Amino acid sequence: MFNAISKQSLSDAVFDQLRSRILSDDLQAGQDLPSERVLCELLKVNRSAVREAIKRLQQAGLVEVRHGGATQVLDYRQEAGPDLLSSLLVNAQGEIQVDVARSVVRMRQVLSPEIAGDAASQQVPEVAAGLSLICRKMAATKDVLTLQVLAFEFWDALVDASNNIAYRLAMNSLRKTYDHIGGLLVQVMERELLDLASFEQLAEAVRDGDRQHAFTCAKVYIDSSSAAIYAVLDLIEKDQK
Amino acid sequence: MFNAISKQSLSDAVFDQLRSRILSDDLQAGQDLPSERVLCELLKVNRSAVREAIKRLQQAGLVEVRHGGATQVLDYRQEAGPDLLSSLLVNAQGEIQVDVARSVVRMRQVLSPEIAGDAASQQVPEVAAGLSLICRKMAATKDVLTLQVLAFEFWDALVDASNNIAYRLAMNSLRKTYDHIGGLLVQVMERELLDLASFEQLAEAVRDGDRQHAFTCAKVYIDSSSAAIYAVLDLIEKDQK
DNA sequence: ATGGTCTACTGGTCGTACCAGTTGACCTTT
DNA sequence: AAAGGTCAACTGGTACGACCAGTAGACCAT
Repeated sequence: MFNAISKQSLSDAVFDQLRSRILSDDLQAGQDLPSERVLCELLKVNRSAVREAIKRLQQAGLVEVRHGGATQVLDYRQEAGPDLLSSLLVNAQGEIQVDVARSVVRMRQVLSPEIAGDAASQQVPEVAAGLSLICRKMAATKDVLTLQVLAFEFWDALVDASNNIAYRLAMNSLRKTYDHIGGLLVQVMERELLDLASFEQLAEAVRDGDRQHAFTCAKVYIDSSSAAIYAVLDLIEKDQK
Repeated sequence: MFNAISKQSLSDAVFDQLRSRILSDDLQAGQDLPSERVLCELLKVNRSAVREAIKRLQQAGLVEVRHGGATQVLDYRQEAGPDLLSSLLVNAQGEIQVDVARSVVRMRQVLSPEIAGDAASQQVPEVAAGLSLICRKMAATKDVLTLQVLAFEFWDALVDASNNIAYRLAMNSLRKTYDHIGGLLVQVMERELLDLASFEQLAEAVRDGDRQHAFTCAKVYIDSSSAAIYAVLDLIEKDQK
C-alpha cells in the first residue's frame, strides 16, 4: 500500500509549533505571545505566514489577540473545544497521552447508548434499512479492516439517525481522534467486530423503534469494546513508565 | 450597564459572511469557493484578509483548500466539530434554530449525570470543599442572575473534577452555545436555580464518593431543568411558524 | 492508450509601506 | 496628590505588488 506524501504549508508549520508549545505549557496561559514581527524573525518566515497561523490559534481558542495590544495565550482547558483532542492525544515526544485517550473512549462510551436510543425513537424506516444493509455487508467479509470501516459506517448512520447535530459534531471530533490511533485498535477490537449478532440486534431494535432495547444493546456492545481499549491503554501506560 | 463596543476586523467579517453562506447552504458542500483573487474583487478587500478568513474556515472544517486547485466547501455535518454549534444556533435571519438548541440541551442532559458520577468516583477532597463553598454562596444570595453564575461555576467544578478532558472541551462548546441565549434561560430555570437542596445533595454525594447517588442527583436535577427548556423551545418553535 | 509538455489557472510566500489601536511615560492643570 | 492631555513606541490590521509552487486541462508525440 502507498501512503500519500504529506505536505505542509509554512503557516501550518508555524501553527503546529505554536500549538504544541502552548499545549506543552512551554507557552503558559496568561503569557504574551511574542509580537508578530518578532515571530517572523525567530521563525524566518514572512509575517503573512505568522498571521495566518495566529488566526487559526485564535479560532481554536488557544490565544486571544487584541488590536494594538499583545496576543495572549489562553487556558485551553477552559476555552478550547473538542477539536483539540486529536492534538492533545499525542505529545511533543510522540507518546500517546493515555489520560486523553481514556477520556475520549469514555465519552464515546457514554454517548453511544444514548445515541442509539434516540435513533430508535425517531422511527425512520430508511435508517433501519441502511443499518441492516451494513450488517449484511459485514456478514459478507472476514477482513478485519473492512469490518472496522463498516462498523464505523454503522455508528455513523446511527448518529445521523439520532437527529441531533450536537451528537454529530461531537462524534466527528471523537472520530478524528480515533483516526490517529485507529491502527492500534483494529486488533484490540477484533473480538467485538466479529460479534455480528450485537450489530444485528441493535439494528433490529432501531427498526422496531424500541428505545430501551436499542440503548441496552448499544451499551452492552460499547462497554465491552471500551473495556478492551482501556486494557490496552493500561498496558501502554505501564510501558511508558 | 454598559456594553462593550463590538469591533470586527475585515478578515472576521469575511469569515462570518463565508461561514453563514456555507451554513445556509448558499454555498453547498462539494461546490468550489471562488478563487481568492476573485473574492478580493467581490468583497473589496485585500487578499490577506480573504486568506486569513479561509484559514479559519479550514480550521473549522468548513472548507478544504488544495494548493493549486480550487477550495472546496465541505459538508460541515460530517467534518466540523462542536465549535460550530454556536453559529448554527442562530440563522441568517437571527432566528433561533430550535432543533439545534434541542440538540445542545439534550447532549448536556445526557452528559451531566455521567460527569457527576465520574467526579464522585475520583474522590478528591478539594473538589468537595469547593462545591460546598459554592453552595454556601448560593444560599447567601437571592439574585437569580448571581445564582445562575454560581450554578455554572458549580457544574464547571464538577466537569473539572471528572478529570476527563473530553468532557471538559465538549462542555466548553456547549457553554459557548448557551451564552448566546443565556439571557432567555434565566427566567426559565428560575425554579431549578432556587432548588438549593439539589445542589447540596449532589455536593454531598460527590464528597462521599458515592458515584451512583451523584449520578442520580444530577440526573434528577438536569432532567427537570431540561424539561423546562424544552417547553420554552416548543413555544418558540410554534411562534416561528 | 500512454506519457510528455505547455499554459492558464489555483493557492503559497514574500517585502514593504502604511493605517489603527494600546500602553506607558511625561507633563500639564486643577 | 489627582485628573486629564500629549506624545512616542510599541502592538496588531490592511494594502499592493511581485513572484514561487502546485494543478488541471488542452494538446501533441509516441
